[in-house]
Amino acid sequence: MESNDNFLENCLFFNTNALSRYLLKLAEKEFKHLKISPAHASLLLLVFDMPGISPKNLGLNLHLTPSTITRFIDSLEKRKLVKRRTKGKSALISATQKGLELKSPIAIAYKKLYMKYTKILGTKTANQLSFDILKASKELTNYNDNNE
Amino acid sequence: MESNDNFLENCLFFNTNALSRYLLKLAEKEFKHLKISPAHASLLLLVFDMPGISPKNLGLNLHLTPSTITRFIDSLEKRKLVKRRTKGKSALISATQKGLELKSPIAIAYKKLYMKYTKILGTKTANQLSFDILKASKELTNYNDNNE
DNA sequence: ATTATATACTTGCATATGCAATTATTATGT
DNA sequence: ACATAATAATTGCATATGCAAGTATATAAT
Repeated sequence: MESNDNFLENCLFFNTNALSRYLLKLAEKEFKHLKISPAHASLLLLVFDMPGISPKNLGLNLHLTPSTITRFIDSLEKRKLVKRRTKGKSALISATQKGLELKSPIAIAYKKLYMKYTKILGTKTANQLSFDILKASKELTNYNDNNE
Repeated sequence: MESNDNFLENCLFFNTNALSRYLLKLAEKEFKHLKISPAHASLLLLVFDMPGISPKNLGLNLHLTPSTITRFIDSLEKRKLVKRRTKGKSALISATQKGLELKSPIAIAYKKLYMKYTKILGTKTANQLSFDILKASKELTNYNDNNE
């Protein structure tokens, strides 16, 4: 039974949310064998790229709040995948040896995730959509930063 | 400090997630004065539209799992906004009088939310993006239904 | 009619994430 | 130099949501 309700289907918020949850499930499957969540994996990617990066900076890149970042790091540190050094009020995060071993598997998992949805949506469509969403996201964020 | 990491920024999953969280916050602000979350509000909209709708059907429309729907209804029922009737193994959900009083305020809040992001993104862009996201979401979901 | 299977809903538990308050450190104004 | 303000990280608490297992009812197969 289909609803005749096209109100929700016109809502960017609603549609984005639904897509986001779908892709999350897809991503979780792809990362499951690494025993790591996609979100933690993305933090690790940044740490690989920029050893010594601060939690604040991680949050900015991942669009996550400081408290969430703290917990991500707690969790990854407990699993000996990253380590903290404190320098004054800041912290410096870098990967451990064990963490570094995940570098390539994570890249592969992301690639496979990419393949999965591009196979369904088509490469061009998927790339365009990703780009458009990024653009919107940036515009909204910038507007916010400048107006409140 | 900007990261030179364009890997994440190319990831549809990552970008969608970020946009989704941004819009969620925006939506929460718009619904806060009604003391209701955007997700609960969307369930109510469906119930207004289709009194007696089943939880299963609500889940299909909202792209949420049965357990989540159960809890939404629990919560709204506790606040006397909806009521359950059970008929065999099914449940029939409808709005109470008190719930119906929210019909118009919720519609207004959605409208204001729409205005907020269209003001930033432009009406045309926002509508197009919403449409594209819905389309992708449907394609992915359909593919899933047919292939596993 | 009885058993087996499928369906609808619910519940227990786990994870993700944010906000507001707190703590620790650094920067600024006088 | 000291008090005040700003910044970075953390912690307590709350909400959202899913998965897997459980319960109740309906349907199908013998």
